[in-house]
Amino acid sequence: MSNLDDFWPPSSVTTSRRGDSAQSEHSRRQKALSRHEIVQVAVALADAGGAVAVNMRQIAKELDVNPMSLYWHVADKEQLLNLMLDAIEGEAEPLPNSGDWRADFINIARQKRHLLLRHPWVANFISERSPLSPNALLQIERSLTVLDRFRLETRITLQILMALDNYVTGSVLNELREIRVGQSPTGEGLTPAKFSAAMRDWKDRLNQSGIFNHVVQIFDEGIDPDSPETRESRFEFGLKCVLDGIAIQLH
Amino acid sequence: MSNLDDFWPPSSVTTSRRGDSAQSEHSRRQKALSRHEIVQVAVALADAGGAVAVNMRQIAKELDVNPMSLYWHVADKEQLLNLMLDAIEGEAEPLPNSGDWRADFINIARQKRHLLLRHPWVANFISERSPLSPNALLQIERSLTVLDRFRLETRITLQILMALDNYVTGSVLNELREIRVGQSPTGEGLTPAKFSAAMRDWKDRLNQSGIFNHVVQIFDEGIDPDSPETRESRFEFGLKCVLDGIAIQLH
DNA sequence: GTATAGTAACATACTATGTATGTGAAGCGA
DNA sequence: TCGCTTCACATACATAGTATGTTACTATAC
Repeated sequence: MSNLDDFWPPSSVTTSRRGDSAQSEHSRRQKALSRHEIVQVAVALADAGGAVAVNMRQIAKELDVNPMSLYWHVADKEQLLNLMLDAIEGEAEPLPNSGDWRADFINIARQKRHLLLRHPWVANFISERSPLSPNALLQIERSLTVLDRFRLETRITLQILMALDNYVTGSVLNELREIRVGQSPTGEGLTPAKFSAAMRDWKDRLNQSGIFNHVVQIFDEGIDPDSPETRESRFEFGLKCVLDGIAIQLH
Repeated sequence: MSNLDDFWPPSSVTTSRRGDSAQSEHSRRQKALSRHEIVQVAVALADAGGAVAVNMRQIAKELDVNPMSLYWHVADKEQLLNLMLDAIEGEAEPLPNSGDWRADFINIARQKRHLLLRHPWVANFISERSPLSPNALLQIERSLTVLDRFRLETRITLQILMALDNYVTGSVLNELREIRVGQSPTGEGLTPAKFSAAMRDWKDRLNQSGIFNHVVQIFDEGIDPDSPETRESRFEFGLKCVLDGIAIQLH
């Protein structure tokens, strides 16, 4: 799962200085690897190739290092994944609080959405990893301050924050799924033409069953739920609902 | 990803009749395996041991069959996972529509929550699998009928449905994470005593940093966000918010 | 019956992955 | 120089998924 100590720096901090200075070519290794460097490469790989691209051999190759060398800086893959998640949480800029809770929440929500869309692989990991990394706590702290002036019970504050956060997480997960399914190679390369043919076929089957009237109607209206504009407006719509509901709680 | 044909029955449907009748003991195999049987075992394994427990060798052992025999009934693991997801979607009972949209949505939301809590491994898979399996479509159909009498634009109807569904998904994912992290072996066995010690340690570190005032306060209040009652009431709170927001959209 | 074709299970083996384990070299303080 | 620490390397194992080829039942045709 995740150990709270995962996020402490390794025993010795090495100043990284590899790659540039040519040295005795095959004797040993160039110079010092560093945990930070490893995490960066891992995140880059994940961004480019998804969760499956994150494997020790690939990371090592990227750094021109023996796979097992990574294990000096990182306990195991679990810890590396935790560090990756913390690293991207740190990307969020610290937008100041405006005093307008609704505007602040909207900013926080959009920022989180973009973060997740930028790093789709996160979806594969969040479900089993502790959300208590340093940078994640920083985000929580930030959200907590938004509701400061309402002086609510802590329990209520948390419920509100999590209602919002849960909506955002669920929405983006859904979006990511749509994006992936949309561009999916589906086993063997599936051209757009083939895809819509498959869709038509699928629809026909539903039609015949007779119990999918509403679903078939949606197919018929030709709504494309996967275009970026559609996805964004859907996100904003749901966000509005959640915030309206929260507003009621705040009187 | 997922092929629409994944959900069609295999070429030949065998009437399963294995296990009971003793037969020539090691000659060949007892009798017919079936896709349905495989999916059932896979789901059972996943329920018991999580996503990692779902592997072809384990499933085969459970069925007392050679691992490769499974591939006669199932194209690959991808397809098996799709079938598993569809199978559990089929568990939902078809609660009739009451005419009260809010009550119906609450039922749908709670039912989905319980479904996901019962099959926590789903969280590992939803993010990259098509939501268009037969039983999933049945659920969508069911939700669509709830809003029938409002005669909304299809686009709006979908936005409402997805706002709700996204909240539910995000909430349960979060719950599942809490549950897992709570009972996590955390590498080596972590006793409750050890855990709270680690928590205290963690809190102290935050305290010293000075920038986590709100978070520290929560720790100090000793709120346990992981007890089942807390989780349930949190879910209901957020659900209320979302529904209140939707109510505004429906006038 | 016997031949033939389809159906279903088996056995072997290849590949990718995480990582345990042991070795060895560079740097540095004594 | 000695020896400790730091870090990289090489070998090797276990566990995945699954490609490939084979073998045995079974039902039909002759």
